[in-house]
Amino acid sequence: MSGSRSERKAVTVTDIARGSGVSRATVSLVLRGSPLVHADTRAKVEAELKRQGYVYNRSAANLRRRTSSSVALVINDLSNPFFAEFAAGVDDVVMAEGYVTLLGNTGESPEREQAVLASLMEHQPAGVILSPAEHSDGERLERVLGTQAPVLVFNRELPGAHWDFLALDNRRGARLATEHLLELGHRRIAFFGGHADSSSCRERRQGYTDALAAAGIAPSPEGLIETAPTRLDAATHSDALFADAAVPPTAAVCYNDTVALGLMLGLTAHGRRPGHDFALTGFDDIPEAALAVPALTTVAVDPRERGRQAARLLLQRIRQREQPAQQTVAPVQLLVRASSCPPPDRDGA
Amino acid sequence: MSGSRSERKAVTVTDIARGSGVSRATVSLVLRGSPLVHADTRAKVEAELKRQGYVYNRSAANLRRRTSSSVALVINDLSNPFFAEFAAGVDDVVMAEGYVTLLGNTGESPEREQAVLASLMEHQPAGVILSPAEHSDGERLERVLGTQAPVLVFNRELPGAHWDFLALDNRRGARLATEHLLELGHRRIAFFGGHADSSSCRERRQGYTDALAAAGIAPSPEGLIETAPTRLDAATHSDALFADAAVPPTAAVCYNDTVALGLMLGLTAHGRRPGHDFALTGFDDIPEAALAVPALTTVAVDPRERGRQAARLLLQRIRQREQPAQQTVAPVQLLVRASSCPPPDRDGA
DNA sequence: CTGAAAGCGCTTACAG
DNA sequence: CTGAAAGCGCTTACAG
Repeated sequence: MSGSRSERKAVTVTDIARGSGVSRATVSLVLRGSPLVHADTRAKVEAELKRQGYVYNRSAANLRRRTSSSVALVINDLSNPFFAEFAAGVDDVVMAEGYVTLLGNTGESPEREQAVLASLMEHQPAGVILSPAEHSDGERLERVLGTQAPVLVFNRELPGAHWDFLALDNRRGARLATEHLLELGHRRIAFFGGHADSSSCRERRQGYTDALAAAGIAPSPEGLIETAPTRLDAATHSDALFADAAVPPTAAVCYNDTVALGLMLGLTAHGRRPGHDFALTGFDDIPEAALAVPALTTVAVDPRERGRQAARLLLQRIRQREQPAQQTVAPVQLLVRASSCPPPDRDGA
Repeated sequence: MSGSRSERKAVTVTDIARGSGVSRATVSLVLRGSPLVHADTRAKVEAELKRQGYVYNRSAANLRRRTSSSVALVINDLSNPFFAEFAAGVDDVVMAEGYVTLLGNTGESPEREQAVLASLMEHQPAGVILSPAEHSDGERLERVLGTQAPVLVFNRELPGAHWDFLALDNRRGARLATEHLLELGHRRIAFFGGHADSSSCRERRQGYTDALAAAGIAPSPEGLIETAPTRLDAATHSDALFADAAVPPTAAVCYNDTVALGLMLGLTAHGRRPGHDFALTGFDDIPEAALAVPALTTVAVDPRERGRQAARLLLQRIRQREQPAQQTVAPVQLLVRASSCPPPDRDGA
């Protein structure tokens, strides 16, 4: 449990009322900037406020008014720069709108997620932004989240949940990347990395398949290579691309930037030069993408702006309830850089 | 401002009392796990709690008990992985101890810092963990922070402040790195990167100078090269190391990993091979350090563990006030990897 | 072991 | 324009 007692008693509206010779009600009106109070009275009270170093107790006000001035933000992995940026974006607008962010990090554990949410809900947030852990249980989430506060889910769809959802346009992003490689002349293009059981991976693979199909190319099963979404695992699996020596791919659409950077390392270690002998694209536009050598062609999703967008959507929902839940798709943008080169010989065969 | 009204009225202890035929006091005792209530009564009440989907209103309890169950965490740059890890560590133990984290990100702006703290303090945190923005004004911080909640400052010392302070052992870390290069046989070692007006840079330079002095080497002014603490700026300034062609250094202690990775890029672009022709070390052990080619020798500071440590120190201070403020120095550890090679020829001259 | 009453710091009709 | 009174959801002596 928790609970810490503070010793020096805080100064309250009662102290200010006494000190400036008015009633507590008048002090309250001054605090809330009401036009009802006389300028002289206001000045007197404000001087006393400053003199005693008054600090507003917003929790007490929230209790009385039956309002809330906090937003709960529950993140699956704060140590991932993508989600850290997202959190920064959320905090930006939450703070700007006069709310405060209650943070919870779940570290991809559904159990921690449950515990964190239970704890946060006791603080009566006005709304919840949830970037779910992998394998979250939608049923249990509904139970712990209740119906008091509106919820916005980010990034990972929750099966069966009826909350607002902000999604990245994974399918479109992967399609753009694949089309770009096709335009450069590539014909044998792999999809590299990620776990097929993650919805974002499935969606990106779908976009990749869409683009190939539109170009009249049948994707080969060997062209789909699974890895953990980490640099190390991607580096380790890079040779899987060339397992079938007869028709090796000349390019790869990678699940994300981390995987793409790992693949670059793996290629280099095997004497291949990414951006010269082999073309590849990433997804996310993490800061390192632009600084890699060669710089990584990727799909930008602007996580900080996604955070701002999520917070705006939630605050809007807080203000007007009872709308049907919405699915919002965030824009993506292809950034062409040096890692996506043309194929070695023009026919790519 | 803020404030959002919730429509469906929440279920309260009164509802539970009515529903289970006991008084509100008894419900409260059940909620707080008191041994005073009879097992049958407890069971009856708990069933009703579950039936009505009661959620505890901790704000109301805190108001009545004059306690707090939140900790304010104010971070200078959440998009920096180092601080994101730190935040994750703080949240870990804060949550485990039954508190909740109130997050504020200042983006290195002292003005935002001031506003963020003012807003957070209105929510009556039990304590504050502050990683100050550059050029924070200690006086103004004292005013907005007040004396109600204990404060722990992380990473950047605040001139004149009398709060607890958790510091990285910058001086020792840089000394270890420099000694390591000396042992490899280097004699002309530069200190590369960082701004001399930042206290962490000054401390690291001091450790570097200490080690050189102990080896009987006078550091040359040309061996101190300033850059912004970014990869790009470091890459751009890499040729400054070789400006004095007569006695170029054979190694560099870098301000941090980001700068070291930038320097590697710059060296490579100029035909030098880090880890073969030139030795270098970083500071921080960010995730990329181990994955760089060559892997980067660096000083590990374990930001997540620092976050846990900061939270533990603060909670301890919350429990017992009126101790004199303490300065705690976090351990550092040298991790030797491939980037620190011996000098090209053994005398290094 | 249980209940009636007071109170945490604030706000809000309601009188004046 | 200002004040007295009630109440937000909880807890805590104090009786019984």
